[in-house]
Amino acid sequence: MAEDELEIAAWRSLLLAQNAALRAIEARLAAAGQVPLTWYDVLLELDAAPGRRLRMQELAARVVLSRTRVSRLVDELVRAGLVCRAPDPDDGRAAFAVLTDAGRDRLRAAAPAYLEGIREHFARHLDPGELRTVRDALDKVTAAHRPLARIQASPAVRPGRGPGG
Amino acid sequence: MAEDELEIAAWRSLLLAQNAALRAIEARLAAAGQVPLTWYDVLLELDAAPGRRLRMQELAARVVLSRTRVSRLVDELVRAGLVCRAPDPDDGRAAFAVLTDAGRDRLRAAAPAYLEGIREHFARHLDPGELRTVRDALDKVTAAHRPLARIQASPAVRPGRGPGG
DNA sequence: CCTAGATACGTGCGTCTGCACGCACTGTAG
DNA sequence: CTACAGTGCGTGCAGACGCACGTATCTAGG
Repeated sequence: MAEDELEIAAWRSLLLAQNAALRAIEARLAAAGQVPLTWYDVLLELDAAPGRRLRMQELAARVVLSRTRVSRLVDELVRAGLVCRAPDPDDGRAAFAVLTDAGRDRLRAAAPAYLEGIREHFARHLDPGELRTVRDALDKVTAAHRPLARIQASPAVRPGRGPGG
Repeated sequence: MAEDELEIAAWRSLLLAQNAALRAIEARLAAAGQVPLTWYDVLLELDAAPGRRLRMQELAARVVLSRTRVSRLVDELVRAGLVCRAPDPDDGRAAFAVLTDAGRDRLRAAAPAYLEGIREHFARHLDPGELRTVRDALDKVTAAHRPLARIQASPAVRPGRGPGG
């Protein structure tokens, strides 16, 4: 196989595999009566953050969504009682999304189905060596698109358009 | 790193890398004044098909979109003169999407930007060994979600539900 | 103090996407 | 020929998504 074709084949495999696995995992969460994947991602990031809270911009940088979308997502989570909004005492412009106890419960409840989904529909088909190579290789790809590596203190990560359009 | 964490890390790397690379490639096509990625995929599959034509269902099975979406996408391509619809003489229900000469021209015009995009934003960061591992590993994942594998020459391909579900 | 530019949000609007549904056609049974 | 289940499409509608824009706040400079 020519070099060109290998590159294209790998890219295409990436698209197809993510698409297939993502749908399957989403379906598994739904079947288990758990929160949708987007909610899970948001709850997960909030749970991992110090104080179980994150500013909108930081939250958007961590999940694979635009800041706009995150704003609306948080609205839904607030309505569901899983998250609450809180002002930043140090910056009147900023708004925190804070994980509630109910939100943490929902997160913990969804975790098993989520992890099983990843294993069942993705990781199960790869051996540890492949997992490691996939992770390392794709991390290099991602790193190349995030010149400002450390999200930690970096102010500027602009998600741009999503794959969802 | 625990086994669990490695699996999750690989999955997350997949999501992030595809997201980043996809946006960048799409942007490159747009910057070059070429067709959007969805159009490109459709044109590419049609060009590769015998007679440069494909039934809606088969087209939807090849691109990563639902049959519904493909139907509307073909509408747009017809309006742009890149594709035309044709009835199947053997089956009154079926409809072919046929690549026009203009469509082939647009495809060829977009190809360089597309290939450079894949290389620049994805393949460039991986060595041949990694590319091969990524391709093979992810193909296994995809295959597991497509019980009726061979689209190639099998006349009785039952794509079942489209990837869009 | 006031003014100008940058930053962090939220919202109106349009696009992308797919499900549920209905229509047209096929083919099999009676 | 008629009746009925199965298949291939296209469309109404609703959800997901992000850009462009407006608002409130912060910061720098006069």
